[in-house]
Amino acid sequence: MRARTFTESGRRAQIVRAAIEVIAEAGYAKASFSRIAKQAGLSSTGMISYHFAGKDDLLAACVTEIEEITGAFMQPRIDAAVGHVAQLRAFVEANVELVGEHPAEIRALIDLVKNAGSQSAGVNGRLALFEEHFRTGQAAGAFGPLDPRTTALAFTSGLDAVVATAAAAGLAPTELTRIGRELADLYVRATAPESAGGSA
Amino acid sequence: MRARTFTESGRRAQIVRAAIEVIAEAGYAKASFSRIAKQAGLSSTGMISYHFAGKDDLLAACVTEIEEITGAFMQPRIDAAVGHVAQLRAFVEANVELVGEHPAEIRALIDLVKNAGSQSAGVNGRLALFEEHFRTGQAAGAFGPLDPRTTALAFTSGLDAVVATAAAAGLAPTELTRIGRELADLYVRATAPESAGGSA
Amino acid sequence: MRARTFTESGRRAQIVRAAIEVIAEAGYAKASFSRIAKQAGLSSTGMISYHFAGKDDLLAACVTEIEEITGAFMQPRIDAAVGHVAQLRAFVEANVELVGEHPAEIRALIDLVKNAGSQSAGVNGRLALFEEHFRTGQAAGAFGPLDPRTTALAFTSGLDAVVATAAAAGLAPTELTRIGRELADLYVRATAPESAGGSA
Amino acid sequence: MRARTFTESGRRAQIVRAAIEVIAEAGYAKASFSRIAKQAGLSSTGMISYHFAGKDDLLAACVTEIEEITGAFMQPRIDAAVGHVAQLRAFVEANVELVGEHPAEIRALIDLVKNAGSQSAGVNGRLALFEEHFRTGQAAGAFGPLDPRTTALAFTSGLDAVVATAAAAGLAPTELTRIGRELADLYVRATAPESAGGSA
DNA sequence: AATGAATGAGCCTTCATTCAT
DNA sequence: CATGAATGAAGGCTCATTCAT
Repeated sequence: MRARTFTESGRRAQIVRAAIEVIAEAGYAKASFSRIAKQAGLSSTGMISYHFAGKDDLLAACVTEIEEITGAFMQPRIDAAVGHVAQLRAFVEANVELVGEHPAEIRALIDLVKNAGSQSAGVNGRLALFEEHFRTGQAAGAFGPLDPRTTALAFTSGLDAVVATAAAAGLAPTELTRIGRELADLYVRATAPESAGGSA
Repeated sequence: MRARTFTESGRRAQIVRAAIEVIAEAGYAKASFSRIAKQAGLSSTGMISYHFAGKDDLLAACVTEIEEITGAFMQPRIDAAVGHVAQLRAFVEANVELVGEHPAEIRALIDLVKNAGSQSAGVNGRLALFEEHFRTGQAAGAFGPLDPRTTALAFTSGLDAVVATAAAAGLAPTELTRIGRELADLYVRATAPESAGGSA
Repeated sequence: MRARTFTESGRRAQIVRAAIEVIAEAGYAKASFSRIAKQAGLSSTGMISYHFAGKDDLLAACVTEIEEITGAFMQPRIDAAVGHVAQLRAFVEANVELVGEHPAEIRALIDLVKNAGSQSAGVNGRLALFEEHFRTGQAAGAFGPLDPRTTALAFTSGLDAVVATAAAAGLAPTELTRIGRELADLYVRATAPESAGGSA
Repeated sequence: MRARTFTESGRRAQIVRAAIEVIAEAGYAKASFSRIAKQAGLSSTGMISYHFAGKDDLLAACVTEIEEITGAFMQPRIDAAVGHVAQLRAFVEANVELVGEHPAEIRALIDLVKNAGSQSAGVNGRLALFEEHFRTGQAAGAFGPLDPRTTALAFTSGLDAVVATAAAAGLAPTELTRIGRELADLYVRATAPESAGGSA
């Protein structure tokens, strides 16, 4: 007797799970239906086509699923931070610490974004969110004379790279915390108002 | 004993060139032997297998070829810069301006790195070079209290993303120069020694 | 013991109807169980397999259903005609006019006959009926020195082609009437006794 | 040591041959690449894709090949006939006799026309040719008051049906000749000018 | 050196059918 | 009666690689 039916049909969720695992372990390029079916314990790939409209549909479901998981971890931490600078730091640190909680999902997400990124609303959303954050923060005097678009692009990609490397390395939580802090420091310094040290 | 020149024999070079064009135009995923053969004006893919040990070999040759081209553009500019900070700035600015000179090669290289990056000596070399640059610069007092490894990772990836976006957008040279300066500013600010503004 | 009415149980009839619509609109080749199920508003193809022994069974039921419909239109007109020649004319004209009444059914039937024709009792029945009609008519002096079998074959197929083309073209009733008369004229002329006009 | 290379690459012709055989024996619907590959003695379907752009391409090549063969048989006989009526008769008789010479090709062609007919230039060409023949013949007084379009449609389809049935039955040449004459008689009678018997 | 045919595995998708619920 | 998940085979097609010539 099974109890899981609240989000998906059960099988759907199971297939998404298997796809995420395959992408995390073998990479996007190797994530074929047959490999995913094997991972899910299915006897044929037909089952996947039965539950998903196509490969794009399955991959989109993976992205959605992972973003739900990561959002649940990160959003509270970001919301708890007050001010533009603190929120930037919270985002970065939460993202790196997340690796300790969901390494496979993170690795899969980054691979998904790399290979099908431009179509994803979530990905472009994050970029736009960063850009907007820098723009409003700049107006509020929290950030210095940076170019919001360029900074957003460089920071999100840099963050992804750090996270991906950390995920691949399987670092200990304490090390993740340290790296997250280092990266946040770096970003905060880069975006600080010019009179950081004060004129006085 | 083969007479191949220090770069490539004629056929090899022709195939590498075609491969780069295909990757730049259609993306890594679509870069099959048959597509590359067609681009090169070859009637069969057998020719490619004959000249290269396998797909990895061809792709590695592409990376090498591109790195030679980009190196010829960037190296003089980096060498002309004096001091750790100036060299960091020179690297970033040269890399972004490079997009105006070799957009196809840049797009191809970034796609190659994304998909086969971890195996490439050149890629890891650049990362190690950055890390070492930060380490020695830090010892020399040119850089602040940053984590060399994390910073190297974040900066190279951030730079790649900016470059890739610029390459895809087909920006004008003046705009490239501006973006390169912005990004260099950002990185210089991020890595500046703590007493940047000074108490005095 | 099942209570199925002399035509079909409700569900069976609904499925047959949907199948006919799909074949008429998309053609025999595209008439898969899933397409038919969708057309019928059923959520699964299992329902079709439950009600029919197999695809052949369903298609046979379609043929039967259509023949019942067309028979209801044509039979009275044929019966109203007196004499072999008049009946041949009535059959042809009624068949062409039928296109105006049941275009979808006609299109479906012709596609079914094309693709599964040789197995159908109804189709072979019509052929045998024509052949017998020519044989008896010939004995009665109504028809000339024709080969009953060859003539039956050529005429039924020719009629089908004209009907199929008319159905695909969506002709107006008056045009259908004209074409039916033309074809009937042709067939009557072809089968007329030799001394038809005969002076001698 | 092989000698055939004048038309196709050899393999191409072999594959076309195998496809025609499969269609003739098993029907259009069963003519899958794997079945054709097996018939051709090929180890994989990939070979077919290597020589043909797709299934449509292969089938078109089959039609072309068959039309070349049948044309070589029929054209001289049609050209030898003088006058509209004689040419109509020659076409019909040659077409039926052709069954004795190339039964498989005929069966395959009819199946191909049935299933992909509307795209074929040759098929529509024959229909247009018949229609034009009736139109000019009518103007020349060779044919009676028929509708060229309807007659062309009915006759070509009727002819196909007779031919297909004859091909399936494997009739003896003498029987084919008789049937061809019967059908030609039928068509000639059907299209004769009204005053056929004449006043005299 | 170079060719082009051949290979065999793999891709995603659709199919008719079955079966536990 | 009805559902919908599951199956396994087959579909056309592309791929990197091999090999005789």
